[in-house]
Amino acid sequence: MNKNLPLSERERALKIIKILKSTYPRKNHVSGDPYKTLIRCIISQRNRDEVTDRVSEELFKRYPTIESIASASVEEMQNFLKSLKVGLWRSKGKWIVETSRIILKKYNGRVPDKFEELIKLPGIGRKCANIVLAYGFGIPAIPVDTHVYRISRRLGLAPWDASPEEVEERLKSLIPREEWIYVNHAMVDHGKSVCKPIKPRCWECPLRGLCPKIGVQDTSSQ
DNA sequence: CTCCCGATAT
DNA sequence: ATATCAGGAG
Repeated sequence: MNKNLPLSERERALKIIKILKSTYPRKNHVSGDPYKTLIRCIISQRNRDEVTDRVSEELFKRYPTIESIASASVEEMQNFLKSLKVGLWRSKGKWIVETSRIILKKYNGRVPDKFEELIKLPGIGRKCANIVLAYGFGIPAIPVDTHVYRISRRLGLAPWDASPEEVEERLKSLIPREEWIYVNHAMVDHGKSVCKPIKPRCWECPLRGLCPKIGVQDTSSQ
C-alpha cells in the first residue's frame, strides 16, 4: 500500500529519524502496566507533563487498583480530580471510572491490546489507543499527539492541512515499523525543547538543513 | 465546530 | 490578553 512513494521521501524521513535518534537517545520504554498507561493518558489530555505526573501519582495513591477505581462513583472521582486542580475534571472523572468498569467487566480486568477495542472505550481516542499499544504493550504504533502533529507537518512529512489520522498514516508509510514507537518519543522531546509551537528555536535545530519550515511563523531571535 | 477546565508560557 | 498544553466527545 505504500510502495509508490518516491524513494527520496522515505530516505528523507529516515534521515530525520536518524538525526533525532542521535539528538534524543531514548530507549523505547514499555511500562508493563497497560492499565496505568491508559489512565495516565486520559489524565494527560491537554495537560503539561508536570500536572500529569502529579495527578497520576495522587490518583494511584488514593485508588491503587482498577477495582478501587471502578467501584468509585463518577461524582466521587470528579471531585477528587477537581481537588487536584486538573482541567477537564468532569470529562476525565467520568471517563476514568467508566472505562475502568468496562475493562473490569467486559475484558476481565485486562486492557485489550487491539486498537479497534481500545478506541471504543470512553475517553480513549486514536492518540490514547496508540499510546496504550506502544507504551503499554510494546506494539508498533505511532501516537499522533500535538507535537507529532505539528512537527510532522512543519517538516513536510505530511501536508499542512492533513488531519491527525492522515499524519499517522503518512508517517506509517514513510517510516519502518521498528521505528514507529520511537517517533513519538523523539518528536515529543524535540517539540518541547526546540520545535515549539510558538517561537521555535530553528537556529539550533539539528534538522534545520532538512526542514522547509512549513507554517513556522517566527524563527528569529530568542 | 464547540465544549470541557485550570495553569502557564508568551 | 491570548495561545497552548501527551485530546475526545457530541
